[in-house]
Amino acid sequence: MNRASARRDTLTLEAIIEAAQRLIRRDGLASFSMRAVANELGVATMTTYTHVSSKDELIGLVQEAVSQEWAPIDLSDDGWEAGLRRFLLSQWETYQRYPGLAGWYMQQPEFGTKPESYSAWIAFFTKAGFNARDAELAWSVSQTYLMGRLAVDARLGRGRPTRSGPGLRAREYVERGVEVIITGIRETSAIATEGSPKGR
Amino acid sequence: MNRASARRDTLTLEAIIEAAQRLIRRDGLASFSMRAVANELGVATMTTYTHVSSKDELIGLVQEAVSQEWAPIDLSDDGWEAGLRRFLLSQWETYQRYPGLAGWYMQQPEFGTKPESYSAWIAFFTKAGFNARDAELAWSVSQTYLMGRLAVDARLGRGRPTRSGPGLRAREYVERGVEVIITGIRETSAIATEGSPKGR
DNA sequence: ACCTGAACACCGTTCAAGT
DNA sequence: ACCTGAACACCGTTCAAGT
Repeated sequence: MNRASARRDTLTLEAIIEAAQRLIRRDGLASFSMRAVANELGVATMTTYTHVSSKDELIGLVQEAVSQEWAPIDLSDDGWEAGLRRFLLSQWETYQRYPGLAGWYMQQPEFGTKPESYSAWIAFFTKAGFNARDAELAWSVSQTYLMGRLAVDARLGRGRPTRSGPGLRAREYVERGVEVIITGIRETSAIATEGSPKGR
Repeated sequence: MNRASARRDTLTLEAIIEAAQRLIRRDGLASFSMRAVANELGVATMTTYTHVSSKDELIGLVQEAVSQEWAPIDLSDDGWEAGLRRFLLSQWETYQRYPGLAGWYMQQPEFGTKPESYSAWIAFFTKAGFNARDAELAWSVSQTYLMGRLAVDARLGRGRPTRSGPGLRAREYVERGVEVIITGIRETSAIATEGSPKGR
């Protein structure tokens, strides 16, 4: 509530999340530990547990914070393909900076069930003329591919930065992969456009 | 070398791999430990290290053993789409039985670099009329999607068997997803068929 | 309510010692 | 060469105790 003070005095949940975020960005999720966060904050290990109930909960909070770094879903006048492409590449770029986070998140029970993002995606595709079934499939396939790609990308560059240009070749892979996904979605969905009722 | 005896007497690498395989199939990779393998074999924990140099190496050997459970790549006369579909679903079914294994493997440095499987896939797509660039992309995208899907599938049913029919809904997801991938590959690749030089 | 150190129940793996 | 128990360096987390 009060603006000033209470910064290096009292430990806050925000400070813990920020420290965790910084550590994952720097060293990757593989070497992330509760002891490391506490150490980063100059506090006893168990002190973090006053604000957070488990390691997984903390990583989940980091995931939520990170999820606000990428561009929001927007269906501009350049069509759903462009909007989806923009979103996926932005999401990829963000997760790239947190090695292992995407791989962790896709294995969590909450993955793909968060009502906010789920309904936002369904709305996005519905607005673009997809029916409910195709909208869900489009969302599922593109998210699964992207997170899978990120998990594969994280296999290199764990520990030290990637050699010879950070992820230039990786970026190419995603871009082409995303094109395959978008094309596949377009050609397998019945999209109600101003043109023909069925794609192709 | 000698046929009989040497079964419950001497510990063999094969027995260790089989025990590990059994444990991962039953409990998933998340709860898999070297102590659990040793316990399963009725042997001291460190005894396993006589035949294997690390936990990751052992999981890698399990992965190799498991990789021979699915149908081999075959380009029958029903086209690359049918061949790819058959292979991916067979691979999915196999990995489904080893929760967490696909998610682990896709994060390993070796993933996608094994010369045998890599060249077999390139040969598969080249034979179907793909150029080298499109062949590699097709292989990369389909493998990334499938492993990603398996990682997502593993998020439920960790610990105990899945409720209400094992993976019926999951199976639907992969089938539709694979269709999107195959269609995307077809429509973005320049395939030299007896018909037109460019797909669509 | 917030913070702490000691301790518990696990890990993978090293090491010195046995056969 | 094969097998072993003790020990080391880590984990996440519980607990009793402090403020």
